[in-house]
Amino acid sequence: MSGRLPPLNPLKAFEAAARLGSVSAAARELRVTHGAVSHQLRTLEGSLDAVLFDRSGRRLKLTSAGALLLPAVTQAFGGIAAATAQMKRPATTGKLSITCVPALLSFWIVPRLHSFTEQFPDVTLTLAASNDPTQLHSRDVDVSILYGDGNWPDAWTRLWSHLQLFPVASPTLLNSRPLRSMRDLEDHVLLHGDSDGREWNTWLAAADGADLPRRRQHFMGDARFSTEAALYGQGIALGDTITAAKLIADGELLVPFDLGVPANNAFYVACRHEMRAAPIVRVFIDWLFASLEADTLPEPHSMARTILRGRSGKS
Amino acid sequence: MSGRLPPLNPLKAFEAAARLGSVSAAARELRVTHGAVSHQLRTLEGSLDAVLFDRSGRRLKLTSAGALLLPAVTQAFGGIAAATAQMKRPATTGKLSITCVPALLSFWIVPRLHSFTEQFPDVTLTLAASNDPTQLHSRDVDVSILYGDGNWPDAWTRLWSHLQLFPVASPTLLNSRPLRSMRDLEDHVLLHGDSDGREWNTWLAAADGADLPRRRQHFMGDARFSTEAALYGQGIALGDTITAAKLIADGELLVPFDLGVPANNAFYVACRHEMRAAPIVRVFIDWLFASLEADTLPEPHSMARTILRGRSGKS
DNA sequence: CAGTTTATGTGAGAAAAATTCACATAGGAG
DNA sequence: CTCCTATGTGAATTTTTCTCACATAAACTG
Repeated sequence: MSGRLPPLNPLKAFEAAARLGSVSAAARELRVTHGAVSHQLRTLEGSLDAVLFDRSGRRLKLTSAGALLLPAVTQAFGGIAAATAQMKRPATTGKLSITCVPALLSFWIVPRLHSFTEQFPDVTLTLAASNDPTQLHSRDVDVSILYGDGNWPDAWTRLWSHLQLFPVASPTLLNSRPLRSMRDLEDHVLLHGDSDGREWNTWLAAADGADLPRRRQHFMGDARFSTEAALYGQGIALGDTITAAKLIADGELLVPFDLGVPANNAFYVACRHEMRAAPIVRVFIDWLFASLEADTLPEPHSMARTILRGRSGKS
Repeated sequence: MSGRLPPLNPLKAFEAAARLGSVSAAARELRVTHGAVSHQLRTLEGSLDAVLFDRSGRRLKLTSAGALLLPAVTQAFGGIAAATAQMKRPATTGKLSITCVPALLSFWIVPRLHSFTEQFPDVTLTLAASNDPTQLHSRDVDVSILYGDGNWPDAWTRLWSHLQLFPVASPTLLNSRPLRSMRDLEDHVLLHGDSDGREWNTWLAAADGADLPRRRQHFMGDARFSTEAALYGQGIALGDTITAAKLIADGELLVPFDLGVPANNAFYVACRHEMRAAPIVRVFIDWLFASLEADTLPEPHSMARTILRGRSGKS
């Protein structure tokens, strides 16, 4: 601070008295006696060696010197008040706009939303199913959860979770059409969650089924739809350790093979740099990581247990 | 003040400590002990219920909350310091940068500069001969005195003086080559102060000499040079009631004709809006108007007296 | 006009905030 | 390891802020 500041507390009394044009009104606002305000004004005038008020009537009128000072003081105190109010604003109040890869939104976040709502009842979420990274930079989006390689420029990004891929199917389908070998897979419809079949290829390659004839297959657009189709018994989809975990735990999907492969991509949390410091954004992100941490995958039934063995074999 | 302010004196310690990254450096700057600063920071943190510094090393590092607060405080105190410094700065000290139409600068302001200097010995003037209105908006220019129609947008402008135009010549020239009629004017060189001869045309039209043959004439670039050429006996220039007044009063220029015409343009004082409130600018402008007011045109010799009669006839 | 209400001013004393002082702990450099 | 220099902290001291009671004066009312 290159210059010397006048006494700041008397400056507070000055601002109130000048704004209200009255010592007693300023005293009421500041919750002190009028004598305190009067003393402070005198102190300030002495410090600045300037007469700030014309006191020829019952009301205070600013002198030209006082009029010179008031706008700067008004703005200064306004800025400080605003900054401290911003600091005090609960991080647990307000609106948050989130985009999230569709499968994660449907099968992970939506089922856990009650946990967030209970902890932060005053936060309103606006959720949009999207894996489009360009939306990261939209002013209408506060946080994005994306599935990809994590390379999104000019944004704050943090890895949320890796995942393993493996075939999943509904109990109903597997009852009517057993699936015990790679050969049996040939008789089923393969449900793709990506657009080029790359993830199924990865799994099949690891399972020595790379040259399995692709009799029937559908490309469902995204993993949410491929998973939903599997739930409806339309075929075999590739589930993963995150989005399919609850469905597997609940017995809605079964895991017929003892093999999971790491996905090339992962889930990341991302937001614009300037949003990272926003308390409400941090609250959500912290909740997301905490939920993942606390998310103890329940003991799945026997088929799902084989996944865990496959994973430990790879590490 | 709609919000409640944090304690302002502790905020002063916060700003210094954050800026310097050190309790003891802040103490030195504020001229208190380090203990005082430490106590103040604790007081502020308690008041705001926020940790403002990371103290894991010997140096202070701002937390995110502290980083949120600092810019607002820096700006606030900066504004207050600037306003109080402005209040304390005498209006009669400092530097002033002025542009002025060349003839007025040479023949009016420069001869009167001692008057300004005597009254305001601590004001340093930087003078530039220019009638370019675009310089009005330059940050390097505080005040401009312009000759024109007064229509300069986005600036504060005030009419300073109208003027009358009439031919002037040196006594030496008139001795060797008398000038008693419009016919005699034909044998002289006409000296133009403008670029298109418009002002001579105006005078000649009023003197019924519009069709006078233009045997010899020079365009001098501006009225200062045309007036100087007249002083050197190079020809007949158009003088005016302001810039030529002193030269006429001193007998350096004579007024051979009993006719003056109002100029289409006038002299104006102008400056940027934000400069208008600057005390030092007001000091100069006030001096300018006061000098014009106090400028009693001395009783000119007989030829110059005819101008006055011509003027009263037109009003 | 007189009386009443309400405004700001002021000195002395009380209360709160700011500061010093002395001791303490700890980080960092050589 | 020692030494230097950093911040922390409680108690005492100093300074600032505030209250209280009295004062003067402007403005209002009947």
